[in-house]
Amino acid sequence: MKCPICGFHDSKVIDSRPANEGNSIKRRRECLSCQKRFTTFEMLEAVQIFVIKKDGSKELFDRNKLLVGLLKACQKRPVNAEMIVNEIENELQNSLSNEITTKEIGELVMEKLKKLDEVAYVRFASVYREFKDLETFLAELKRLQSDK
Amino acid sequence: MKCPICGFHDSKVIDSRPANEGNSIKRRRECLSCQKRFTTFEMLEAVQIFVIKKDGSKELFDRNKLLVGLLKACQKRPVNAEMIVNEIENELQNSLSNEITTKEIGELVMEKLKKLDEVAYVRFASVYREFKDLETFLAELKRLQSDK
DNA sequence: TATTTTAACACAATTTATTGATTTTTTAAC
DNA sequence: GTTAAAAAATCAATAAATTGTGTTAAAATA
Repeated sequence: MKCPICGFHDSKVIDSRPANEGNSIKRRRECLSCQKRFTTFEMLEAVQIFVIKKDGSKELFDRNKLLVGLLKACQKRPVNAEMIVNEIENELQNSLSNEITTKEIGELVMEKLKKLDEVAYVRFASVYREFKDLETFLAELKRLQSDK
Repeated sequence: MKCPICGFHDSKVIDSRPANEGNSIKRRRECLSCQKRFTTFEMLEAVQIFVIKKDGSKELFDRNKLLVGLLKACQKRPVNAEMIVNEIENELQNSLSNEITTKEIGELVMEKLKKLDEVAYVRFASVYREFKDLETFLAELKRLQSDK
């Protein structure tokens, strides 16, 4: 594998460990020319997932976009946004279809958030469900309470 | 490496080839339990790059977002948008800083597009530089002509 | 700042991956 | 539907990666 520092065409593995619960392999490599070291990950081939937006337009699924949204909802909350995104990405990769609507993604996130942290859940829901007014917002909060 | 189909904890490599001009390695694997096959990629550890927007806010760099913009500019043009995005992503990964402004990204893209295809260049520039009026647009076109 | 967690480094014994050449199948384009 | 191009499969000879154990250094956390 090519060296990212000097561009030499070959490098050797000096260490290799399973990562992400065995879903990928982390390798430490050394350039055969400049001896510089770098890290690589071997992971499942990524399937391109298309997200269908409300207006019907298609976009490539973007884990970063989702992550940024989640990070906002999880600010100062004991929730690992990265982990949730990983889970969702995995689910998408493993699903039969390569398409999903923004609505469905939102539901997936909320399902997970609800179990982990109610505050983050409500924050996220308020954006994703586009609560039009205070009533719907309160209704959701009440629903949460009665669920308990 | 774990099988994505049955979840068994180990698999073996049955084929392995360089990909992306040597920047990654593509492997064909077979599950030791269910014998199903799947493809993996070994690639450089991705560094999170932050993009600083005009209003000062930070976002994670998103190659897909850039790709979508470029694809529009390159419609029906003999330019490989994917390749440009790859180049830029590589440059970002290799740069010392892990931050870049949207303006700088735009400049990078334009620099590359200019060399490859003028039509795509102008299309992209018109969006990225936010030409306020026809004059600036024409000025840019003239500058292009005189450059030749 | 003390402590804990995580990542990097080293090394040796074992096992598995790599690479070139060629064929076949699948997918995409016309 | 035919064809061209890309991806997958196969095989054999060679060389390289993996994995356990242990140490050290650097970040993250309390």
